[in-house]
Amino acid sequence: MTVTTEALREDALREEGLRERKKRRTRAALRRAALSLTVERGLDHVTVDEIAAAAEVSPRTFFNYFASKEEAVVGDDPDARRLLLEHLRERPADEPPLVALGAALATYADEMAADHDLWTLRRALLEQHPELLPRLLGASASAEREVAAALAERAGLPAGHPYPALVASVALAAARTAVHRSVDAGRAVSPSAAIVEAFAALADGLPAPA
Amino acid sequence: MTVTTEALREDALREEGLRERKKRRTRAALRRAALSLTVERGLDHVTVDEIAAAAEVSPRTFFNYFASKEEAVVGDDPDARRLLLEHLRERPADEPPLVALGAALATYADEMAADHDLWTLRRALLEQHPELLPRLLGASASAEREVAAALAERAGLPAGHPYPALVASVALAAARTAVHRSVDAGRAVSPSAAIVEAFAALADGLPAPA
DNA sequence: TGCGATAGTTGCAGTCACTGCAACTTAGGC
DNA sequence: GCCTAAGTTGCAGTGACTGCAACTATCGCA
Repeated sequence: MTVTTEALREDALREEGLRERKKRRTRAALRRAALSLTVERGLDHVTVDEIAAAAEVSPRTFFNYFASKEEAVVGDDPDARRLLLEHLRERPADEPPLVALGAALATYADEMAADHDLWTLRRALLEQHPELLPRLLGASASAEREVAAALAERAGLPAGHPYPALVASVALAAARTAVHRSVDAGRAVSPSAAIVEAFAALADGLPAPA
Repeated sequence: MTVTTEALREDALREEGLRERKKRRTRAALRRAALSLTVERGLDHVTVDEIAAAAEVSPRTFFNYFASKEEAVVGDDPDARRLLLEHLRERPADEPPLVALGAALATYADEMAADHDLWTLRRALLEQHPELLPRLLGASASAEREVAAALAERAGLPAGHPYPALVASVALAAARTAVHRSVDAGRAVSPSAAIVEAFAALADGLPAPA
């Protein structure tokens, strides 16, 4: 989550009307402007007016797209979340939950990294302003809940069962630190590789390393 | 994390000056006012002016104690964090990291629950306004980092090693959902019991439940 | 005990995030 | 081409938050 897919989706949705396309572009422009201005100056030294100006819409319009300034920079993208859930559903049904989720997250991470522009912007954001990391990769409660629900369905467990909730929160936390590690390591460790390693450790019960 | 210890500490620190004591009380009063007003009306329908009035200080003073309105309600308490780290350091050195951390968290949770006033307020907050839960129990990045550092020291690993970071983030996520579960379950499951169970599952590699 | 240094409180003025509303513009369907 | 619905914009208002400077209360020390 916390990653956009505007670019990825542009070509997949040609049959959409002009309206939809415009909205999508405006949203992407706002996000991009918010992101790059924040990289330059830090979140506190960028105003909504400036972001709106850079995206060539009125400040009022900004708030038609994002509920807050922060959301434009570090917010969740519902489309991206949907993508992750699809990956999860595509995994074979007999795979253990943790394995399926790890694989889905790794695939997802690779796809996100392929959206080059945004990926580099986000990367720069983390390098310049690491204090935003928790919010950027932060466990969105609703994402966790959706993943938990998907896991429960997969495993045929009742909706309120504590197990899928535990797996979802723990797994997303692991993915978060894996991405963090990958960013720290520069190009040495790909996000998906870091995720795979982290999930292997998880499945082993997090034994102390040699 | 995310829990105050003002009440617990009052008597432990008699030798503090008048200044310190006053500050501590003002801080507690502000927190308490913020919390109970928010329980009644929701975060958006409470103003800083009202919180300050309830705590009998000027609105300006509120911001000398908390950086934002939100922080007063769902913010982290550095004292509480220190408490958790102490518990962790008190665990025998030969215990595996996950076991030590789980035990420290369970003890800590019990202590927090013993601070009755605040505990019930927080509990009520979660019941009335569940949307605040992620922020209340949300992984504070700095807490995670501190726990990771403590684990690294315990295990004699270099500061940047990915393993302690992974364990810290995963374990805190597990503790978070455990507390969540306990709140959901009413009095049926104590927070520390939920934590113990969650950590057992973690140590087992999160196998699918029967 | 009194006094200077220091920490904490307050009011004030200002900036900016964010909201509801009503007028306007534009795309979509017929 | 025209009606309708969706989207944009400006405006006015509320309230979060900040820096500053004056004021007050505690503390440490002679």
